[in-house]
Amino acid sequence: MDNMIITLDFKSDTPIYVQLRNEIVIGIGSGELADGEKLPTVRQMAEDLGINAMTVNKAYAILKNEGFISIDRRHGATVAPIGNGQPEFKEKLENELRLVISEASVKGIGREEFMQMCAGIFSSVSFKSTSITE
Amino acid sequence: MDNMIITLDFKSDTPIYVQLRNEIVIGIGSGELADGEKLPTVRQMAEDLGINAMTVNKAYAILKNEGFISIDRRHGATVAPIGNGQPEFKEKLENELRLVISEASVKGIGREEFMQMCAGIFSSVSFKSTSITE
Amino acid sequence: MDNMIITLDFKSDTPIYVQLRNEIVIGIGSGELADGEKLPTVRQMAEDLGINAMTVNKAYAILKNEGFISIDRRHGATVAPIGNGQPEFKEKLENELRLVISEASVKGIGREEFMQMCAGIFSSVSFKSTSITE
Amino acid sequence: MDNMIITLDFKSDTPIYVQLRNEIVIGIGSGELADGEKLPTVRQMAEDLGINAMTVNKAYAILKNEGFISIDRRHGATVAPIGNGQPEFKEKLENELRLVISEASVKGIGREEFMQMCAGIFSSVSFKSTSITE
DNA sequence: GTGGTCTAGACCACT
DNA sequence: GTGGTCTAGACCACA
Repeated sequence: MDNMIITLDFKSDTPIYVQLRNEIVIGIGSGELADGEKLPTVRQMAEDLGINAMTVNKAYAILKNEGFISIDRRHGATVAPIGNGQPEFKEKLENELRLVISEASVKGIGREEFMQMCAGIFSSVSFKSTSITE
Repeated sequence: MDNMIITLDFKSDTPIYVQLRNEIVIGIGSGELADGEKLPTVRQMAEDLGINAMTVNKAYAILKNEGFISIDRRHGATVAPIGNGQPEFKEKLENELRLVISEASVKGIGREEFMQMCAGIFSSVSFKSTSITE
Repeated sequence: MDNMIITLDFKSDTPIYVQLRNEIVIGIGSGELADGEKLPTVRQMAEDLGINAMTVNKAYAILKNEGFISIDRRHGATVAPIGNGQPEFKEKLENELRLVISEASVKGIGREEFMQMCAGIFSSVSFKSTSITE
Repeated sequence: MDNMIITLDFKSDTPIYVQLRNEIVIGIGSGELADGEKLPTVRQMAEDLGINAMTVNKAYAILKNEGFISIDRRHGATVAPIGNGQPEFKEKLENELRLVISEASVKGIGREEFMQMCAGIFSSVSFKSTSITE
């Protein structure tokens, strides 16, 4: 965790707490943050990023709600184990993909190139569900 | 275009103009809206959907800015031809994909399943960059 | 809605936003707040109750997340239609009931008396699921 | 008591001492813990559950305050005899029930289904006030 | 020392 | 004019 880098764009339209949430999800997905690993405390993270503690709080609360992390009254926030593809999540994912694929197609990125990009991302890092830890 | 269906969810968190922008992008990507085809006027679209003209205006402006449509004072809004994968777009796309793939992985959807979902979407519709006109 | 009374206990241990959430749930369940009815704006509610707008905001956000209300960007918060007994909710409900029934039993309130109390509450107001509106 | 099982969820939102208090109340209500039976010492309980003694202490103090157990400096904590439905308790119970019933109604669980759930819970265990000793 | 709650007040995005 | 975001700073509950 120590070497995890979180980048925020304060000029972006996407709220800071969403950006933070996304960065942490990527961190978990890419294996930088392992199961059970401890996240920085709310205040620590806030100080490191130069933002308000409530903003971090909100990001953590969402991640908890989505099942990505669990917040333990004693040990703070820790990364939760991987879930199993719930149907409702798959539906949401498919909608996201349909949009992304549309954008790519219109911009001239065809099926093969798209697939290669995905493959590249999968290869670049050790994604959790590929290397079964539990 | 006449038979194109645009669905808006007024209860959704995503702003109406973003939803509209997304639906049009999907429409273009899936071939429902062909190159050079004319989009309804701002007022017409607003009336059809029961939303404010300003909202449609905003969606069109974004689409134009992103290069998906071109707006001509004489002919109104028309669908722009397919672009060629600009590097800046690819970078944006890769960031989007990295997040989506992370979410999927952590939720237990591995590489193979993910690839199959993509393939399924590509097969379901005839995307522009694969079959130019339809 | 105009005559709906919300009582908060500032000395209570239960957070204000939870109290507010509970009062609104009761309001909906008892039929005081009908389907589609509009709730006061965040600021209005905050002013009426003498609390901060963010506190009301949090209560509304939870109610939205639980499916009790829906927040429309145009018309503010409105009461959502009744759901259908999802299994996960039933499980939560059963746990709650098991505790409440235990407390009652130990305090000398037996099965019959307990059932009568429930019946009394059901009779006192027109609960939504008994009088099918939709 | 020896075979009584207490389950705590450290990831839950409800404080540990409340969870512990609830589990003991259910234990008493269901007859697993009989009148006059001795509860483990604070330290013993704390060690068994792997929690802090202060936390157990707090739970016991609340149970005593609510009249569920009595604490004797010589004999430790023992289960108190069944109370008789005090009016103040009934009022508290009725408030709890009103909320639970509201939630159920709005979620589509009507009067009959609710009553059946209650009956099911009453049948599943021998509650104290119905069969005094077990 | 941890997260959770609450406040007052400011600014922004959306319609 | 609506809800949403963000801040700084205070206080509390939990373990």
